Amino acid sequence: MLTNARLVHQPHDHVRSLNAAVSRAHEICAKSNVRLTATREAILKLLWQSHQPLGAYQLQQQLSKVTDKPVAPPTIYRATEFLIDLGLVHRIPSLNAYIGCPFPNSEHSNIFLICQECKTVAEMADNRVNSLLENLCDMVNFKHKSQIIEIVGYCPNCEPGDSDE
Amino acid sequence: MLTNARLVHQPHDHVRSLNAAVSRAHEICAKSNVRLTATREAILKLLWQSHQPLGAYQLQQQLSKVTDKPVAPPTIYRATEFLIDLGLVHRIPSLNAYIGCPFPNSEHSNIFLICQECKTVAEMADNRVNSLLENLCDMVNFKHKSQIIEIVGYCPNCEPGDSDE
DNA sequence: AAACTATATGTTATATTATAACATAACTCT
DNA sequence: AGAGTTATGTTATAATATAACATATAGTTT
Repeated sequence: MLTNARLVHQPHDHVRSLNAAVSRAHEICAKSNVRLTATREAILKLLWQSHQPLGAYQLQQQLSKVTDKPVAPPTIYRATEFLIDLGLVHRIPSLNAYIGCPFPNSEHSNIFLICQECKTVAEMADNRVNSLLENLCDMVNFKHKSQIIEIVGYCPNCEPGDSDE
Repeated sequence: MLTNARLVHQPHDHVRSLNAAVSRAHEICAKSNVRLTATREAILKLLWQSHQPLGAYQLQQQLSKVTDKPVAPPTIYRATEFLIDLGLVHRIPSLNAYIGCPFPNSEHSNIFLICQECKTVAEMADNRVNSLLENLCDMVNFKHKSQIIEIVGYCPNCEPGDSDE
């Protein structure tokens, strides 16, 4: 099992690993012969710095603040699409929002733990889940191409009923 | 394992089981002391008759046609929310669309098989998936409340590359 | 049955999320 | 430098979803 759950749910130093991660992102892009441009990198950083998923218009605001220039929605949607295609970012459909992928090279189970209290999202990967789902698909003769698993509940820091339910 | 995959992916008689299903829906509502009103029933029927998920505005159009009256979006969103709360309908977040639940009483794995070619959606339930995900959540101390699993690929009737990819 | 209460629907307006279409700019390769 | 490709800027608009308030209907009590 692979997860960033402990990282997400515990205090830690965000900045330290960010540069290394960005370097790796550049490598990944180089391998695919695509460019991690300034806009794309900025958005990737914003997402990696936030454990809460960010919506397109939140990203728009934040990017605009960072660059001190107006930013239009297509800029955001293009960049996120690019980053998603590379596996550097995920979109959480039920939230209409994006998060940075903590382990972009690994096999993807795309399991997301969404805390309904504090809105943080952690990611997990687990081969048993993948093979079980593959098997189920085989049984009904469905060709499995991709998957996303959203689990909603409470992270270790939050208790059911802390505020809403 | 529980699935409607064969049903969804093979020709069959839609109308025959519809009335029985609606009766069961009424029973379920009675148990919860809530009302399956005309609007709600109409939308439930529309969803049960379609193996393709329907968006809110598709439902709006279809309901308007059925009732021969104008229908506004809130009508749809209210009814779908009601039906979802009862477990009679699911929302597929990545599609912004709704489908009728084929086995509303059973335990829910909320596994959806989405064919990217013909857009049909089948549902599966499997206890092993549920317990595996529960276990993973326990390991990272996350309180599992609900889940949804979207699997995208090709149903038995469609081949990769039939049109787009 | 009338009055009361809770639930459901109608209606209007608007918020939020996402994309189309076309113009301009920036990189890449020769 | 020039041609071709890739990326961005810009404007407009499409698609999805909700807020707020008015009206109506169903169910309950007197």
